[in-house]
Amino acid sequence: MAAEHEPRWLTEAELRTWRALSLVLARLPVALGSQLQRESGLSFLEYYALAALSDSPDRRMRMSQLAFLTNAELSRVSHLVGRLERRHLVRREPDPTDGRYTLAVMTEEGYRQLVEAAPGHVETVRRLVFDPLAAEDQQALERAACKVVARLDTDAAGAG
Amino acid sequence: MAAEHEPRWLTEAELRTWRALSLVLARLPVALGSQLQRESGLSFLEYYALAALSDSPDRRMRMSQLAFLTNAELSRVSHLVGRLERRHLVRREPDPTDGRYTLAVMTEEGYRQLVEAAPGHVETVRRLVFDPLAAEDQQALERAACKVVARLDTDAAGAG
DNA sequence: CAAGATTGACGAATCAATCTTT
DNA sequence: AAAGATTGATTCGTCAATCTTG
Repeated sequence: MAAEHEPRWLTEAELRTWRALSLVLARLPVALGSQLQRESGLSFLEYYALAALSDSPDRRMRMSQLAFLTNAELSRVSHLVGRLERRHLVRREPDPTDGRYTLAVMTEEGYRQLVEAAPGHVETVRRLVFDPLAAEDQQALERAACKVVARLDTDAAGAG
Repeated sequence: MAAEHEPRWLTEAELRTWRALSLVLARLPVALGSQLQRESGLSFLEYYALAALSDSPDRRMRMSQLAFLTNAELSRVSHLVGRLERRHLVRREPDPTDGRYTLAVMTEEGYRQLVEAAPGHVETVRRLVFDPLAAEDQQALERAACKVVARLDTDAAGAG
């Protein structure tokens, strides 16, 4: 797999783009996580796990589907749900139709905390991402992000 | 600080953009880190710390400057350099001109490992980011990223 | 005492190994 | 045996407290 020939180094323009993107990758998740933690006591992933559950029928979902929707590994979600369970925001039930599955079920308290956290989080996303972007910036960003995600998908499939 | 009025929820288009961006934020750093770890035994941050040192005169730098250049907290860099020191990729020296500063100094072995890691990393950045982007996508991405970073800067300054 | 840096405790993510149900 | 899920060990990042130098 390792290329033995001289690699194609980045051009000046590519390096500029990469530096700017790296800054976003490093700092945007931290900024969003800080706001959530500070104002709602939730981590970024906890918020999106609760959000996924709240959008699901009966506010419940299989662990594996929750992992898929939050782009996290199943093991990570299992630890996460364990912590949320200790805080009574989620509880676990075996799937009655097939005992191999575990259902994560959002509690009333979990729903309440999500509803309380949502406005502040959305405001922060808007302030940090959408407010500084003109409409055409936003469109272009979406196109670029989708292309990168598509490549990540094919790459992951190829690596096995 | 918390807005009591109804928040401005995201529009359909904004939600699409945000989902695409979230995927990139979640998966691109993981993909880059995996490649580095697998092929070179370095984490993403370790790589960029070594890269920063290699670009500095005498391949040495104050801890605080290294933290600034890698967008990491000083405490994180201190732990990181401690680990790199145990692996003999970096060593620490007090700054002879002012004993309050500590200089992180790249070793020959550290430089060797960086040089060995660089081609694979650059290839991966190219494959995952630049290959799927047309020239105008790349330009637009850079513009958008810079605007978000600028907002992150002003936001951080405002929060204190 | 102020700035730079380190330390230790704690919380969270990853990986491999294991367990359970079908 | 295979798929879903859990567990435990390890590692890394964060936070608060501390140390050191000027």
